[in-house]
Amino acid sequence: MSPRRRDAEGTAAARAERRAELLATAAEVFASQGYSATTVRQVADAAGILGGSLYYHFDSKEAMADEILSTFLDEMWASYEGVLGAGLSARDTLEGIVVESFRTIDLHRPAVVLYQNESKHLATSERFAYLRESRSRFEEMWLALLERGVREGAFRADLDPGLVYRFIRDTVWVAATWYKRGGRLSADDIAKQYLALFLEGIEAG
Amino acid sequence: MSPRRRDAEGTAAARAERRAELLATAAEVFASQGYSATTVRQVADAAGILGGSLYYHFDSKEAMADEILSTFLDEMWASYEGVLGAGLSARDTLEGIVVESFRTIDLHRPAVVLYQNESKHLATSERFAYLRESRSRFEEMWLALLERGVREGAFRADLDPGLVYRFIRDTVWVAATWYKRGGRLSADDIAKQYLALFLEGIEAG
Amino acid sequence: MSPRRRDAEGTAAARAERRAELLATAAEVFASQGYSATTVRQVADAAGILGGSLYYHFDSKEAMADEILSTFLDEMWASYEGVLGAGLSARDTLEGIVVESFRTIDLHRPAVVLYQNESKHLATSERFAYLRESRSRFEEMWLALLERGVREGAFRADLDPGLVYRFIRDTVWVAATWYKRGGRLSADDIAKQYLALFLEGIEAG
Amino acid sequence: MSPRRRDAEGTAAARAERRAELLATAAEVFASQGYSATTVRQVADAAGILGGSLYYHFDSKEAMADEILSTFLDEMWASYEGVLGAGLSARDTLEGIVVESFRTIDLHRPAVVLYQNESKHLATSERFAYLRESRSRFEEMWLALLERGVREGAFRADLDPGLVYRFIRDTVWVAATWYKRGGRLSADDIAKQYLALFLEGIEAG
DNA sequence: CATGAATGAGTGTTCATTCAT
DNA sequence: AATGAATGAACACTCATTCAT
Repeated sequence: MSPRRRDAEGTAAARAERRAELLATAAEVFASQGYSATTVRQVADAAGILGGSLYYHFDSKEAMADEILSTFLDEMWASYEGVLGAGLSARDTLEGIVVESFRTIDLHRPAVVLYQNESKHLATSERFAYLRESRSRFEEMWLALLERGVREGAFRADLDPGLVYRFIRDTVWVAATWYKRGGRLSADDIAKQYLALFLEGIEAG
Repeated sequence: MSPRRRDAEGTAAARAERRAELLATAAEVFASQGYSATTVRQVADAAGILGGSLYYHFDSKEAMADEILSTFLDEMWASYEGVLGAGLSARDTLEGIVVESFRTIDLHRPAVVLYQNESKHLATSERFAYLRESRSRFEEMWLALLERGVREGAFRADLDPGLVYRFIRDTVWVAATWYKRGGRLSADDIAKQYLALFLEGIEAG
Repeated sequence: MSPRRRDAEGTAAARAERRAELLATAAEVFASQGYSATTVRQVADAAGILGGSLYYHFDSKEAMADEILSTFLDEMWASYEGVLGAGLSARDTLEGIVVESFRTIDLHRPAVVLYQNESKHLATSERFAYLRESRSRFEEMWLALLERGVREGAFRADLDPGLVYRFIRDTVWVAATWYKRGGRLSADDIAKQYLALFLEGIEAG
Repeated sequence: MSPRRRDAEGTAAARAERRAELLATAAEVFASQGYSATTVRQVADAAGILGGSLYYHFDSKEAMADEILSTFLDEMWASYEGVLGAGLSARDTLEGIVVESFRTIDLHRPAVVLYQNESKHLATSERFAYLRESRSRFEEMWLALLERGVREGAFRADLDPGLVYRFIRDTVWVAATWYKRGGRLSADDIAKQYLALFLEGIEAG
């Protein structure tokens, strides 16, 4: 590898790294203050640069949200593929999806919060059409899984599938709001307890 | 009752009614677009008046959010008092609280969504100190209830109480995001199914 | 005089009285807060009515200022005529004008303050052309008086007449800013001391 | 001096200069139209930039007034210190103070006019507490000076000191209203004539 | 890469004014 | 005479964005 080539890669890599850094900062601020309530200057302040300087890296505030959300969704779906393609039972698939969801929260907490709070609003714009697609894909996945579980005799048949879907979806993702890395409970701990709740409920016996 | 008195009551009532109308409209818009992303003009448009005219009725945009949230919280706590003061078992109390929560969502859906999305942000302002108070009162109520349920042998002892609290809290209130009055499932229907989920889980028999 | 006629006069007089009351209130508020910084509502509050109600009596905020200023100027000039037409020496005329000026301040303090603070600004509007006229008439009167005094040997010839004019004009009218009826010094007391200052200065001996 | 250092000083100086330019423009507009009657846009127009751009340099319209007034008062007091600390007789001190006052008017005419017209109104705000302090310090200085002059036999004892103080204060500062740099009379010319008026009056011989 | 000054559209808010009652 | 709800233009101020340096 020639020095030239190393340099070129070095700058490209450095640039990508800087982008990632800035996006992480932006996601943090968006998550904690809300996307609309956050000014570009606040993001820049948190990154230690001036407001205008962000525009060297990104086209717009919206572009930052876009990159934050699409990155997180891509990784989430990739991790789901692994579970869905493993040929597991409905019950084990559910377990796998929930575990992966909490791992996603662990890795992308601010992005998940941003998604939770703003996706409904952002999805109306054409730029964020993939949010709508992801949402319906998500719904289809869950409904299919729940129905398969009922057919397999693993899940109760007396519950409304649409309701159960929303129940699980909301419970899992809202957890991103309060989850803190390095807290008393790890993401896997929470996943385990939530699974117990989903599957068995809180009632004794 | 003299005509004078009727007139006075009439105008006072009319004024209160107008305020309530405008607040309902504002809550709807705040809930659907987000508080920060909503302009005062959008609220006014939805109410069929001009932006500045809202300021005849309210001091500020913040004052509208304040009145929307405090009204909803007051009614919610009043309905909770009825359940908590009835001398019920932990299990029946939980049932009552969840049912009342969904009735609150039914009556104050936009306010609940506003609370869900913005309370964290708003609570930092001194004007909204009551949001912090309500939050901690809510947490204490639930933790006490869950612990009593464990002592009474009604609830499992192997779950983290803080986690179960957040689980139920989030699940119930996030439902306001998608709940629609007059839909396939009534608020009481949803409450019943959610209770089945909380108590027994989705696992078959 | 028939009862009808008395009624008509009664209402007309009552109306005029109410106008005068409201104008006095408005002048007070304009003087203390500044014309631009005063809202119509503040004037109405001070008068114990609602903002819109003022428009039954006056066409506009400007119309109030107009009436306040023109009334005061009319009375001021009427009082000056008395002095100027009395065939006095320049020295005695100066004395008379200064005394009348302080009497005007005593009777129309808020109007004088309003004039002092806003006439420059208002005079640009055609409606207030009379302010410009009054100003130049005032200047001519003073310059003529001072020149006559010099010719008569009553006043020093080594001072710039334009400067002396401004000196006296400013000193007298600015006094309206701090003058309080019923204070330690009456308007006539102040006039006397000011005349001593104008004529003899503060130097001993 | 390294180039870096020169650059840093250069930009800091350039920034300070731009601020000073903008403040001079703002003071001019405030003085000619009145602070309340002046819009931020008018100031910006006069400076050849857009309204919003002013906020890059200043926090608010009030902040501009603040900086204009405090700068002028600081310089005025500094110039007074020079006179007061020189160990002069009361008569010569008065002369020095009046001369310095007209020099201040010469250098800060718009600021003085702003002070004259708006300080009473602005001083009610806590931000402008220094206006109240300056006012009382001013009064104490003058009263002490006048009393000393009487004791030293330089000034007449038959005049009310409070009245003489207001007389001189008003006369001097109101001159800012009409003073024009480069006019027929210089600031020092006016000071000289005003001193003649204060000390000896207009009466012949 | 980043700065810093500026833009210009838009925001919450104010306020003189209108008008049906 | 006065109310009270509304108007609509204007205001101080914000902020995403641009661009010469």
